[in-house]
Amino acid sequence: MNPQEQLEILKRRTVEIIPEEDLLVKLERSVRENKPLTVKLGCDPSRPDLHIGHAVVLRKLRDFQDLGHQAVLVVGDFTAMIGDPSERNETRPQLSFEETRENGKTYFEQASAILDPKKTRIVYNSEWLGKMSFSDVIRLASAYTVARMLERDDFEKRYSANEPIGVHEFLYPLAQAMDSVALDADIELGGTDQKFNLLVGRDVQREYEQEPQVIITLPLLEGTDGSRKMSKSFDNYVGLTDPPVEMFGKLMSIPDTMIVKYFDLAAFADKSKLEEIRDKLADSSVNPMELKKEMAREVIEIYHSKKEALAAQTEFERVFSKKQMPKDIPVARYRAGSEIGIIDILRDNGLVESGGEARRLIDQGAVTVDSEKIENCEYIQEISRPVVIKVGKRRFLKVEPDNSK
RNA sequence: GGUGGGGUUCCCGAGCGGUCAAAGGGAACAGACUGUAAAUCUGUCGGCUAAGCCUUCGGAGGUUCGAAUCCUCCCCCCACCA
Repeated sequence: MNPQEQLEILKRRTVEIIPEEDLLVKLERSVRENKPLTVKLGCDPSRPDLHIGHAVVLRKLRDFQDLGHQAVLVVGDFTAMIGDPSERNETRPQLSFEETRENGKTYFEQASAILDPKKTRIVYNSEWLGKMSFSDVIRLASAYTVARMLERDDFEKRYSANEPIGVHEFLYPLAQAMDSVALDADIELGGTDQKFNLLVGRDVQREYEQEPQVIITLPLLEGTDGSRKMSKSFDNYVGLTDPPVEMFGKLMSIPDTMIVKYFDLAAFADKSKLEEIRDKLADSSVNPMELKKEMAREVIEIYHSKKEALAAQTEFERVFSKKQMPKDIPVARYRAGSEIGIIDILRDNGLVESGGEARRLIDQGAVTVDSEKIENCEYIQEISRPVVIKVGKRRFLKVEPDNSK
C-alpha cells in the first residue's frame, strides 16, 4: 500500500502523531526499501490484566501489522524485578524472573485477541537494561535535566503539591527511552498519558545517534463510571477475558454520555456508524438503552462471538428488565432439616462481607427469599426445599437441602 | 545540618481532652423512580452473640477518671535556610 494511504489508516483514532511529516518519511522509506518499520509498545508485567482500554492502543498496533510492519511488545521486566524501593507504591510489586515471564506470556495471550500473534515479537527489557553499568546509567541520566523532567504533567503536579517524587522515578522514563534505543524503534505507541515518556525516547535516541522515533498517542478510554480512566484499581474496567454476561452488564452501566465514545474506542465502529449513532442519540424517539445494548453486543463480539453476545443480552434482559432469575446461580447445600440464620447463610456464602452488612441490607429491604422480602435480621431459614436468596439486584444464591450431610 | 509544617476510617479531607466509630466530599452498596447495572432523589457506609461490647486516627510508651486530641522517644513526608 502506498505511504499516503497507509498514513490515512494510521491516523485514524489517534490523538497526536509527533511529528506527522516524519511518519510519512519513514513510511516512504519503508516502501522504497521494502523494509517494515519497527513499532514498539511497552507493557507492564506487574499488571497482566488487560482491559478494553488497553485495546485502543493494541488495535493501532494491529493496524501496523496489517500494513506489514513489525510489532514489538516490550515487557518491562527490569523495573518489575527491582520493584519500587519506596515500599509505599503497592502498584509495583517486586516480581521474580519467572513471574515476569509468566505475566509477559499472559499479557501476550490476552493481547492476541487483537494482535496477530504470529507477527508479534516479544522482548524483555532486562536483556539490555540489566547489562548496563552504573557509568552507563550516569551517561543516560545526563541526557536529561531535572527541569525537563518536571515538565511531565504528574511530576509537575506532585512537585507543586509538595508531594514526594523519588529520584528513581526520573529513571523510569529514561529506561523506557533506552528500550527504544535498544530496538532502534521507528515508532512508539502509547496512551495520551504516555506522551512525555514517548518524547523522552526521541531525545535519548538522538543522544545515542539514532533517528528519533515517531510517537503516536491514542485516546484513553474512561471506565464504566464515565469519568476516570479505565483501571483495575478503580474497579471501573471491562476485562478482555471477562465472561460475556459480565461484559454486557458492565457495558450497560456506562453513562449515556459515553455511548458514542464506547462505540468508537471499545467497539471500533467506523465513521459512518458513529454518525448514525450521534443522529439517533439526538432523536428523542430512540431509547439510548437500545444503542447501548448494540454497543455492548459489538464489543463482546470482538472478544467472544456473535452468538455469545446475543446470549449475554438475553441473560441481561432476563435478570434486569424482567427481574427473573439468572441462568447460573451459585448453590449452597445445607443438611436437610437444619435451621440456619439468614445472616449466617449470607456471610458463609460470600454474599456479604460482614454480619453488619447483612443487617444493613436486610433493614434496607434488599434481601429476599423466594421473592419474599426478609424484614427481620433474626429470620431463620428452614432447609427443607430449594430456595433462592437474592441480595440487591445482582447477588443470587440457591440454597438446597443435602440429605447426605 | 538548622527551622517550621504534616502523617486521620477505601481515597481526599475536617477534628485538636469528654457530646468521636470520628464533619464534609468522592467511591462503593441499597431503596425509590425510570428508558438501562444511564440520570435523578433518598438511605447506608469498622467489627461482634448488636442491650451492650471490642478494634481504629504513623509506631512505642506516658499524663489523665477519660486521648485522634496533651507529653516523651522513634519512623516517614513536605517546605524554607545551609
